[in-house]
Amino acid sequence: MLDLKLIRANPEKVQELINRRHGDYNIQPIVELDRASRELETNRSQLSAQGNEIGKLIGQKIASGSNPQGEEIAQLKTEGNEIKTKLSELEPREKELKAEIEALLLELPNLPDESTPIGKSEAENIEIKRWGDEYISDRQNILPHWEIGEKLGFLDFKRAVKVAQSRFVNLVGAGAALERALISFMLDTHISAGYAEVMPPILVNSDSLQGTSQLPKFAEDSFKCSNDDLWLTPTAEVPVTNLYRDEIIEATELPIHHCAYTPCFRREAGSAGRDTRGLIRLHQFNKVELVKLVAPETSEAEHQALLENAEAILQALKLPYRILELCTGDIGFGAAKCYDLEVWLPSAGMYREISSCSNFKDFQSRRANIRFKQAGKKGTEYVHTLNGSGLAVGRTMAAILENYQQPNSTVKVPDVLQPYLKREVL
RNA sequence: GGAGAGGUGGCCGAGUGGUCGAAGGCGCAGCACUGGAAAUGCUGUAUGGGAGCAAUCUCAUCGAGGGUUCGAAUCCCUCCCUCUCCGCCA
Repeated sequence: MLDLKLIRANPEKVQELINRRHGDYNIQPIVELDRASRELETNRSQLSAQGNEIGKLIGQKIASGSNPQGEEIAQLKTEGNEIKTKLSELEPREKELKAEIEALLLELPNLPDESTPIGKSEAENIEIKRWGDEYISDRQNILPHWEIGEKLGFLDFKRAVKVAQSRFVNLVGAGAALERALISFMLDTHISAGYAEVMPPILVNSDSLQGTSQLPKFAEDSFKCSNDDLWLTPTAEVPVTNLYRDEIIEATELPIHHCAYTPCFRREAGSAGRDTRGLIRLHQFNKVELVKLVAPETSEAEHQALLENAEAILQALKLPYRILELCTGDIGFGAAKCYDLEVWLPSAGMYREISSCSNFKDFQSRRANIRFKQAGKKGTEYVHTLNGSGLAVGRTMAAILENYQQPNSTVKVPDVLQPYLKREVL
């Protein structure tokens, strides 16, 4: 959520930054509603003050011996009632205005960081790094991961569809073990880098989804439980960031670094027909997520470090990848700045997204009301939140099944996973 | 799911209609005392909104939302959560 005071103080600048994004956003209605609501609030609070004054006076009079049923008190009560009548008109209007402003603010995306390259669409993202070219196989006829996976008996799409729907998979035998090994390897690596592991609820309530900005705009992207105010989490970002919702953290507790493995659930509304085969776009997938809550002045450096922590997994697995710096036309709703990691998929001859590392600055913390306090300093400040996949496990499995494929249609186990899987070839 | 008891500031805890944003204690900060410290004493110590250049003034907040009242932490209603007992259960 954007800072209303910032919008008020600098509407042109805010509008200019928001215009850099894809989509049409207009802050003018907010500016006007805000003006009206402040005027109303000033009037209302003056009236309330009068009412409080009368209430106090009645109390004092009765305490000092006035007859509660007497003329004088009755007169004051009448005055009190008059004020109450006026208030009963102003109060609902003020509430309504504030709710309207809130609703509009919740629909507004974050301002892109000044350093985010300006561009209209993903075509204008900037590749800033390429790693592992030497690991790109020159072999022809590499089977797509779903074919090698089914051939080796690791991936069972058919039965998963029977049990659930299309876009689900059942992992079998070494397939399940590989998934588990990847999760453990990723977590162990991040824990060594100083992240504290959490295993949060994966059903989350609406407040949590609003806190990290999946709601209200993106309701159709998540699965909702019909009898409860609970949703299947689309990413661990939601439960982990919201762990701290409505809290005031001691400055000395920052930075907070968490890693978490969770399944993730997405309805993939609007992507019908895309990536229908394989592990790339499922309704349920596993992901290890990195989440940070940090002091504002450190968030840029923390973002770079987060990106490196995600890269470290790809590097350890010797999977070729590139980094894109997303342009203003492609960054997510809540992000001010974002890097995507894309892994090389030989069967497709292209890089596919495997991690997205975003700095939300105070956008989520404002929504989720996550603040920190410096001892001895007055007031509180919003933390900055960041997160990134480290990594999407299913897509990592896909990359391994392809990049580590051998001519005899077996798959070599990456060195770092061998201790987990206790074998060299799948 | 049933029965009962509760939810008050960073923490503990008092407060059942009137000057309560809230006693007292702990914690924390500053000052005094000390060679230094402990102990002690004094002072201060919530968050958010609005008005104002500012000092400051003001509104809201005692789990959440409604209601009664001139006035609600206190009374009424709904919901959420915690604890105890029973039931069910991986």
